[in-house]
Amino acid sequence: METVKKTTIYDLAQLTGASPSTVSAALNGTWRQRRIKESTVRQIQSIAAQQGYRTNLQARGLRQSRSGLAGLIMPMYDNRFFASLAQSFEVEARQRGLCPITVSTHRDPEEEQRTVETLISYAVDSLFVAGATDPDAVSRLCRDAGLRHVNVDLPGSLAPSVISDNHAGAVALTEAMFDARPKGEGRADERLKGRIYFLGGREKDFATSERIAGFREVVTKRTGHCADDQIVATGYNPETVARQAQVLFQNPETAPRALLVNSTIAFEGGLSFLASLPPETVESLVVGCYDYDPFVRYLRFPVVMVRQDVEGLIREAFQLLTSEPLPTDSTDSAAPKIIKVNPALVTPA
Amino acid sequence: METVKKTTIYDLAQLTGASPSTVSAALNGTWRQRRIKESTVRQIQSIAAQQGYRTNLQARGLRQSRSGLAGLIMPMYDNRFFASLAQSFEVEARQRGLCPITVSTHRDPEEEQRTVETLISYAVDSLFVAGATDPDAVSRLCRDAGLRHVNVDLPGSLAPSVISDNHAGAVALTEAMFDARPKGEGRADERLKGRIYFLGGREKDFATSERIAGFREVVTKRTGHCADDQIVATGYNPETVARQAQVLFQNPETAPRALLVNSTIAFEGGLSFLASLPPETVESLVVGCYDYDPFVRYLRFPVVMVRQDVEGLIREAFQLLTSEPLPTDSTDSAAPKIIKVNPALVTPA
DNA sequence: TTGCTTTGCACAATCGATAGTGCAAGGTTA
DNA sequence: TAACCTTGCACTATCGATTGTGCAAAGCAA
Repeated sequence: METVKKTTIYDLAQLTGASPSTVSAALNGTWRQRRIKESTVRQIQSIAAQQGYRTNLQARGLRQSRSGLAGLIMPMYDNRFFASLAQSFEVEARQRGLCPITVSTHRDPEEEQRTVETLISYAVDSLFVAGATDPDAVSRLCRDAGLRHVNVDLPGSLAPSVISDNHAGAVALTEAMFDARPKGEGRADERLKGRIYFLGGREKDFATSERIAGFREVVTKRTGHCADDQIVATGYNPETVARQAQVLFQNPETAPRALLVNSTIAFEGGLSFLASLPPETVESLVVGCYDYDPFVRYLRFPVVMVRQDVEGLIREAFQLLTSEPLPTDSTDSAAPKIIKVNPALVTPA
Repeated sequence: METVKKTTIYDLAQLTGASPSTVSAALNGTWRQRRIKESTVRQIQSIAAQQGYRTNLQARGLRQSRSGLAGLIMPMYDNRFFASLAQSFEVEARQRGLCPITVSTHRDPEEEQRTVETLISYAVDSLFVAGATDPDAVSRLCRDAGLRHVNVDLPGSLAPSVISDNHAGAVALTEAMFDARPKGEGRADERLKGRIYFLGGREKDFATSERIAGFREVVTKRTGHCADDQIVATGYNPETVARQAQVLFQNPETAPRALLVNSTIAFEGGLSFLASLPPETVESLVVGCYDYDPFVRYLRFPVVMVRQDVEGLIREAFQLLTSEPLPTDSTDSAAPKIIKVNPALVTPA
């Protein structure tokens, strides 16, 4: 009673007097190679249109064991980076005639596995794995199913990956922070010696560790040394970060003169603390943020930001997907490709 | 050569010596009503697990003409409101045992139609239509396919809708702006007479028009009058909004003392202009934003914001979906339900 | 032991599309 | 006119699961 009967090729066959296979060919574009008369085709198409016929894609998918779907899994939506990623993914997928579907997994490993299995069961034709908790576990599932996939943002060892060049980004950001001269201050190298900090993230995160390495390099080059306690990377939680910032500023001897905050989420925390500082302290502070948010441009102090090249990531990912062969499940010793995409520096106006 | 053969119930039937139908029942949970011995079931399940069997959901979907998918279409991802919406949608869908898939349509009516048709062809079981350009067109497609759906955020006349109470939100926001007293200023009602403006959005937008109505009501109540030129709603484009803000501030006689900016996107524009004003002007200005962004809390001036209750919207939407009957395609004169969810006011710390 | 019920499962149709194959009618060539 | 080719389509198996139905064997009551 609730099912509305949908027209099928069999209905159309009845209506047009042709056979189902002819109708099918007329509608899916294979009619030329099947030598169906063009006038027949047009007649079928017109009746199909008039009946509001829609191909049942589950049936087609079942027969062809392809679905025309391209899947993207990511940890979450409400984060500018991932949101933009999804956005770009859609555009590119559509351009390739695929139907993009996006699913988020809440950084939950089990959810991740289940989601991938579900997508596989729906026979998605390709899968983009962004920021998975365990990319290689996902790869194994995909490999068993013969599913082409790419890691994005976070590399894996079993499938090709496209990632941001975190090291280069951190180097550029740190350099820019050294070169920023707030309120007529003099040479930064001396001023920032021991007073520039990296705040937020987790050292064991792949991305964070690369960023820290870049930061260290520049700091060492510029000030001769980078102490371990100039790196404060124990998570992204805004409250924790705020507390840590507070601790850093407690000792006037070592109070930060420059602060590189890793990710906008951590930045929110840093910000809530900075807002409590006297304006003059903040004004002489150099602030950097590894991530981008448009509103950050309008804070009461300038912030240098790094914006990941999301479109670049996705484009390269599609590229890899079509160019790289499926990994043979036998001994393929060659490590899969990793492509690095440069992020962009966004300096205050 | 690239297709990895996947195990099917027929393979399992061979391996276990049972028939495909028995295998099917053992694996999909219907074995009790099909009176299959529990020991048989367990044997089948264990072999299935060991073979890494996965149900082919396209086949199941074809047979049952259901897919287990819940679809959400929205204009875009990279907007805090929609991103949160997607996030909440996923959580709720998962809780109901559905696989959530999200697709964005770029505010393109044709893309919208195509996307809906595609989702229908994949036999999604329910569809959430958020901020469609033409909700009723979508509804017609769904109705023809017998597909349950709800409008979210933007109501339609052919399907039940869940929307934010824009009127109430605007009233609350405007009241809060009147009650804010920047820098020891006196009674706001007099001070803001003719000097409070609504900026951004399009009057013909359903949401914007409701917000404007709420704004007008409060302004009229408080200042006795609300002139038409206190409403500047000709779009969301940040550049346009910036230019309009500039025009408003040109005449010192009528320069805004309070500015309600509609949507964070427009707010970006307003902000880029406000940043160019002398600090004292901005400091005596009361600013409101109909939308929420965490970074806005940390600008150089306080901003009252309205945050939509995204989880509430989604919860109510699922509720409606399961409680409301499918519209009968015959004359169902009764207008479909519209549920309003109250947004929350976020006042500066 | 007969007759009836229950248990446990196999058989076969079905969902809607695709694709390999066969074949009659009409044309062409020798 | 015989042999052959082309055109235009119909027939039928198939993808992998679900589900209505049938039926033998086992269990049980009389």
